[in-house]
Amino acid sequence: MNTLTELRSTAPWLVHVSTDIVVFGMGNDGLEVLLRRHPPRSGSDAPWALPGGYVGPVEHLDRSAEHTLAQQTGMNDVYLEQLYTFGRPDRHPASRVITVAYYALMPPQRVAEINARPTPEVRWYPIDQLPDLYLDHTEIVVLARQRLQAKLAYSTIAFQLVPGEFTLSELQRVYETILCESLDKRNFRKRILALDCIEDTGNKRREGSHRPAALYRYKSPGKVHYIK
Amino acid sequence: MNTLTELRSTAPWLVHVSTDIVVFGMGNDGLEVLLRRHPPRSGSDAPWALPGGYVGPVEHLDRSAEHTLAQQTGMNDVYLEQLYTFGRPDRHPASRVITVAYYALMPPQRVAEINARPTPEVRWYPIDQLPDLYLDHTEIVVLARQRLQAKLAYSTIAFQLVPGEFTLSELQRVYETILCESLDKRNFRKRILALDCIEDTGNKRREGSHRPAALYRYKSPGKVHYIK
DNA sequence: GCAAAAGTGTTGGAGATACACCCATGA
DNA sequence: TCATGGGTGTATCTCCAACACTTTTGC
Repeated sequence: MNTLTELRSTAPWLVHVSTDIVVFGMGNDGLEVLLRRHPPRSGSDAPWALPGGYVGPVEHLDRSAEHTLAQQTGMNDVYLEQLYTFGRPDRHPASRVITVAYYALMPPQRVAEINARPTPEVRWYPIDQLPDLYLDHTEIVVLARQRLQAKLAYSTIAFQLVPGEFTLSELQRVYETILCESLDKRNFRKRILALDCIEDTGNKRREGSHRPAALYRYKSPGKVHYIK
Repeated sequence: MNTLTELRSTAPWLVHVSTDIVVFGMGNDGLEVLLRRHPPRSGSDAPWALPGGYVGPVEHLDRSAEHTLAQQTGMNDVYLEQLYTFGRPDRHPASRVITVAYYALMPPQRVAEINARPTPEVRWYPIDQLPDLYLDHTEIVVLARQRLQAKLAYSTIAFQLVPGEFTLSELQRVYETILCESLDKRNFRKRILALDCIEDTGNKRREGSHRPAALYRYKSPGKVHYIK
């Protein structure tokens, strides 16, 4: 038994634990991720990072992620799910920091809200044009994106990226954007309606010089169901 | 901004981090989980717990889980995957301990090895007859079982629970045990062979008074592939 | 020869895919 | 009237599920 092993089993070592959140939203040109300037520096001197912060002394991990999001982006009640825990011993230069990564999904009105009151410290980036990120945050984004893609196939997660009332074309765009492939309109509509988890609101959305689109509502807002 | 939030964002609080591992193996009567007596007490005075321990100061999380397993069960090179991180602030009575849970899969010869040299501190339990477990370890087992079940459907994870040379009936029993349902023999064989990830070794296993079974080998031992 | 598990094909149905035209609107 | 996206149905194919009998061995 070597010294390291000995240490591990006998001494409950103390480490810092943070949560970092990959916030996804649908922008005009595709999937976007919310980034912030990482303190203590600020402005163009600070690296871009995922929203995140240290876990408080009596705070549940999930709450930590929620609070962090609320604090740094002003948003609460978003869909949030634990992703993976990153613990390379040298991932943080100064001290041992283990981070529990989450991902969050924001509907377009929230994306717009953040865009509406822009700050130099927080902004959306298209996922394929991310700047260099703090520490291993790029790795975290990559994993989150994979997870999102996978979940699309066997859950109703996509409804978290769409407004309360949405058109089927809008929803289809979410699928196409995340899967990076175009889908057949008729088959898509059949498949979604067969899930029996949305209903026609009777309302129409009129925009542009073409036929107005029927607006649907997701039957269980905030909840994600597993399919098949 | 309340005091708690303030604390979280400004003071990098120190916490203990442990890894706990749900080790699955195929026993004679179904799926089993490896448990140990939790120190500092021992013998029948100590609660049953998952194998686990504190993460060392410069230890990668994955390594911590590996080392812990090697130390407490004598096994290394088993299939190991991160499951979920549990962080209820009151999950540990004495101090704040966040645990990164893993699950591991051991082939039958290893299950037998452990059974062969029994200790009062470590033993296998059928998953449906677990004793009361330390802290929230029961919750961890439940989640691990769900994950295993789900992965069976879209990966080649089951091959980690079978010896290097195995019969198709043996493999089928793994699927049936984990899914809790019986499968059609012909359809099962067709499906597995269609994966094109096993090959006939040419060997046969003779046991009992019936036709010997062909032995197969998994083409990429130790690796798990995703299907479809 | 009998008990016990190994091994083997075919058919029908459900669900996915491919595909093209008309509709309602604003300009 | 034209450009734009909204909306609809059918034929085919692929994959999965259901199903029963023969083979090889030990006793």
